[in-house]
Amino acid sequence: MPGQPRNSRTSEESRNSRIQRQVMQLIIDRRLRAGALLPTEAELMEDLGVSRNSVREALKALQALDIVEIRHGYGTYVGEASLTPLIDGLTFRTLARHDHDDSAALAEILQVREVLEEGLIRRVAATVTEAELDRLEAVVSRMEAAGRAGRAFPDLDRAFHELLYASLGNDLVPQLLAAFWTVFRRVNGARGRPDDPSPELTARWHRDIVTALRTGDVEGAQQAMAVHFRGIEARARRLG
Amino acid sequence: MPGQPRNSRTSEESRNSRIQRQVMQLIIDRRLRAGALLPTEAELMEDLGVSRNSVREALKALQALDIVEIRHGYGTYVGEASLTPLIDGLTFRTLARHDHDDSAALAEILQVREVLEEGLIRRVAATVTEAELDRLEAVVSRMEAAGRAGRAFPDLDRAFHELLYASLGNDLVPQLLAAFWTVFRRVNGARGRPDDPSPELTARWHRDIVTALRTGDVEGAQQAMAVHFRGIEARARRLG
DNA sequence: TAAGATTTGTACGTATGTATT
DNA sequence: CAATACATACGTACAAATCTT
Repeated sequence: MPGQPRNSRTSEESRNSRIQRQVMQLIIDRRLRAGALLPTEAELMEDLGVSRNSVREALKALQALDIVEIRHGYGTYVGEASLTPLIDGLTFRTLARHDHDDSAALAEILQVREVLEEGLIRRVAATVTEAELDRLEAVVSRMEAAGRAGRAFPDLDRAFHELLYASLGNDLVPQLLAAFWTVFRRVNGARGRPDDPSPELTARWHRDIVTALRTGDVEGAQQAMAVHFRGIEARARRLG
Repeated sequence: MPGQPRNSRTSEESRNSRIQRQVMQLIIDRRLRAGALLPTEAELMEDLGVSRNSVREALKALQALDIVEIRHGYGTYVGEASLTPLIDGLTFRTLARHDHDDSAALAEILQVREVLEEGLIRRVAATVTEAELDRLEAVVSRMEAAGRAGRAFPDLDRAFHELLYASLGNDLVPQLLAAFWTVFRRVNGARGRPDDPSPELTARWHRDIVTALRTGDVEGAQQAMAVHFRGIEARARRLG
């Protein structure tokens, strides 16, 4: 039986991590933007003095972090450094929770979303423009149409929350919320749970949010957002 | 000059991604916990019918996501699926922002932390126990001692915020906050900025938070947290 | 202490698939 | 269509690290 893994090797960095760092540093030093072409594997081999395998393994690791993007037969590009790794990691660890069922993990994600959105909506209420409210209202109208037809509207839901926080000028916020939203949806999908049991109710929650924002009612907007999340939580508990 | 990258290949999944999925599925199916030993590379080669290089590249990608952990000469283990990839990705993309200076990116991260902590502290106020408050107070006392000596105390700061949200029973929250905290610190470190120009002031902010929690003052606790973040933002602006 | 077995790390060669010119 | 450039995949050999005996 193998013993506990040791925590040796604090002195020296592994070669693979070193190559990863060097490639990242290369991107930073050369001021390459997302989409820019990176040196070929052969050039990296030569520049870094390592074999093709080592280069490829490092690039694969960076690809998993969305720091580079590899295109077969074309080349390696600087990636978007999106939150894709967060989505993959959270999805995996939720699905791999064997000790408890996954509803606890989903509740954790939902609580983070809830705190974020209830806090952010107050700031949105102060900065949102009429034009943005019009766009939000258009999305809600489409939600209501889908709801009357009994159809779920995950894409509209996602678009609403993304549009809602666009006025903050904080690019991280919509990406982070979208990541949590995607994990929530993927896990539920993998578990074969239904998408949205009551689309009309969901549409009304969003309508109430826009209405409160339109009248400049900060408290009301936060309250409407809270109601929205209470509803999602109630559904999750029912399915749990 | 190469044109825009195409978005072909939606039909078939790349071999490497397939192997990654298969390894993740293997962990889920066999109900392996973090720390459990995975099949050796040779076994995976055989089971999945691919070469060693392909197995290794897939494992390297999963290692970057902290889904597996590879130990030279020992074996491959199931990883913690921590938020390390988020830290790496956010740090990289902040340092790689060439269009704007990084202060804008740091302000975005700070805003997320701020909204989260100001919302969460209200829930903490309702659930925190006397024993937890005692531990928090002990940390603050050490902060004040360090502050009087003019020393910065990043570890105590981190421990405080981690301890603060332990009572929520939401494991994701402290991990997420720690991730943002680490990115913030790493980027500032890479830019050669000072750690904490006024430790005594920082200690006082934390003292005020505990004091408000002790008296059960929800509004006061949120207010104290807000003051804390206003202070951090003011410092960041001064350095910007 | 030392030798051997197991496992991962690195390197090289070759063939194939894919996109550009 | 042909030629070129590049990434992808496989196989093999050996080095390095770790555990067992």
